[in-house]
Amino acid sequence: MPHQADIRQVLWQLAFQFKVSSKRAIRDYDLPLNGMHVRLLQMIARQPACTAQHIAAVTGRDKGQITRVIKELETMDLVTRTPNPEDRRSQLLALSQTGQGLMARIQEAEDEVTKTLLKGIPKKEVDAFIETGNRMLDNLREES
Amino acid sequence: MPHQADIRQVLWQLAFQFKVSSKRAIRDYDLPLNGMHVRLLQMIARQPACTAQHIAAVTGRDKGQITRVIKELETMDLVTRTPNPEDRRSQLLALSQTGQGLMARIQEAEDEVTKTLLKGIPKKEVDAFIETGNRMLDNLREES
DNA sequence: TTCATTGGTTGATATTGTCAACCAACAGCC
DNA sequence: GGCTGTTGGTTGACAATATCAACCAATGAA
Repeated sequence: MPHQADIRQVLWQLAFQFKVSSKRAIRDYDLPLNGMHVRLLQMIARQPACTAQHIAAVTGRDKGQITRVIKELETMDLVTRTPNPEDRRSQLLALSQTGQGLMARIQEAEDEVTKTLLKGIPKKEVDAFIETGNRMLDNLREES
Repeated sequence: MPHQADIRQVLWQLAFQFKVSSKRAIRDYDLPLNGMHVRLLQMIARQPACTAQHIAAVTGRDKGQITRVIKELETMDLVTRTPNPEDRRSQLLALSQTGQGLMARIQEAEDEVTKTLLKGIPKKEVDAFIETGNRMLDNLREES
């Protein structure tokens, strides 16, 4: 596969290939989850007092979609919902016992992908990449 | 929105935000197309003797999906299929007259997004970003 | 000539994304 | 206290995208 000169191609391809790799990793670990499940679990694991609203804001996804995925995670007993003392409209999300165990294995799988992704690329270069990427994100978000 | 330190987050977000922006641009230009349509049109425009196989290989998408989108593009009279003299199984894809006209407008829309994306980022940095991105892609593809 | 491979098509189904209506709780305001 | 606009979340309907497998005809190599 030749190298792409076009920033668009690079972006599309990176996201796509990365998704494919992650998906495969998840499946290799025999986890009964799809991509969205994984992403939300990660966010919930990271954020202490996580609400659906927070997830929607950070990911930019539709809140309806968020609601549905969370519901699935709940019926799978991976996350728990407790009423938010600060605001009776919302609920705080957290990983259940099972969820935490699963999360550890997900991390493993994803770390492996990340390791593959970054193989042979000096840390300095990776940092620069992330920095530039963040600036692009700022540009895109500003516009809206 | 705070800057992400995690390469995964950056990748996801970039791809997502970029997609959102492109979609909006397409719609602002009143083009009756969805994302896949646009991507395939671009590929066909770029590749002189383009076949479905070629598109599937480059994008990594399922060939069934490719077939379907092409069929739609054909019924919209945007692309033409002519038998491939080299191989009677396959067909060469090309933009129709209408397709070419549309393509010009798509380019405009997408160029605008790219411009927004890269605003204020020195060319040198963009080049480095692309280069690093390509290396990551090589890493991911090698693995499979 | 066989036979495995390749380019493409089709069907079925899962996943992800989008849009809009809706409800209850909130927050500011008079 | 009552309004009113906003916010967190839910739901329905539907479009777009992805995945998997079976299948066919042409190809190419043995």
